[in-house]
Amino acid sequence: MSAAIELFHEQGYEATTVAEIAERAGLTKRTFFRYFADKREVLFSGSDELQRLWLEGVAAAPADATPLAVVAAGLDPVAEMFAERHDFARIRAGIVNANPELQERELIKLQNLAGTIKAALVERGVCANAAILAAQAGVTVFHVAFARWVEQDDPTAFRRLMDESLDELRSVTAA
Amino acid sequence: MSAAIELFHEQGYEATTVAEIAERAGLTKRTFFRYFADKREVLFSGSDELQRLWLEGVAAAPADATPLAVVAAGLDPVAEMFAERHDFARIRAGIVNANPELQERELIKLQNLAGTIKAALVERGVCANAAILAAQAGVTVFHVAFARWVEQDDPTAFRRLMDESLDELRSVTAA
DNA sequence: CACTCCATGTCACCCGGTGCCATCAACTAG
DNA sequence: CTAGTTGATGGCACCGGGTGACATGGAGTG
Repeated sequence: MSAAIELFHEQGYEATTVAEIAERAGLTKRTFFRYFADKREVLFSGSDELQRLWLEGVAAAPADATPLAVVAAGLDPVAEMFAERHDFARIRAGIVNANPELQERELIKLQNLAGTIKAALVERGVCANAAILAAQAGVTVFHVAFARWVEQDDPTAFRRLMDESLDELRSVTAA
Repeated sequence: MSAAIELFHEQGYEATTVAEIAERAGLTKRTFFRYFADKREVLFSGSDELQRLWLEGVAAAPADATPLAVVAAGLDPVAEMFAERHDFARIRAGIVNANPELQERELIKLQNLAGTIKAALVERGVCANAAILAAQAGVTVFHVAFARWVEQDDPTAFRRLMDESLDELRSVTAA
């Protein structure tokens, strides 16, 4: 993973071959594909962790919270984790933003995340329709805030940016 | 495009090679790639039309409408178009839902759609933050309603399903 | 010591995707 | 009518991502 990110950063994602990554990591191409399903996936191994943290936050939400508040409760542990990885997140975001196929992968990871959050909501008794919309809304808020966070310099601003986006969403859908 | 959808439907997306599609269409693989940027793209040529219709609806929205209402105005022409293509949409959705790489493409098309809707909102004077959240919300409503629409039998139900999702979103984000 | 297990290497192969040049028909200028 | 131009297509070689099958070798285990 480190080898891959170094190379992507140095010479671009497209210009880097899997054989090069494997070589720098002291492996063969074949072994690379035993660890990562495809070349893109090497940049997304962190998504499991994101999902785990988010669900933790959801589980910790008070029983009487509204669906969106439950989803938003997942943002706490997530913001905490990212605060220590601002530099890494910026480099990674630069790579992803420069490559449509990586953006596609990012979007489907977010979609899967929304799917598991929806399942957690349904588990709590929220109806399926409301659950999927609340989960999607929460993930969108995260996505938008994340994009803003990597564009600016304060590593601790993530939580604030997410709250701002959340408020903005509430006011936009209010009328 | 017809050749591709036939083959995907008959034998699956993965199991179909571009050479086969080209052969059935009376072309060569090389020519296929002059018309479509990649194999996935053959299923997404309709997304331009979707975007065009949606922006038409947005342009027709009253000047004093709220951001989300402006976005929702795009759903009218969209629903109208899809009403005549229920059978096609079901077949296509079946293919896409069976293949993660096609879902990725679908998601990025929706993301691009949200981006152009956002731009249209900004053009109307909506602030960038509100615009992106409203656009994303509208696209999510479309996506969720679309999934429900292809799961049931009434071709004319799309408009109603979108309105239901929209209301659901409003009530979920209300508290 | 023999055996099993598991990670890795090696190799051949398929297919998506591209660059380059050849071909050929339609059209245009003289 | 001819020569030249343009644009769509075919043909071909090539690259790189991704996979199946088998060989190898080292760590544990009886």
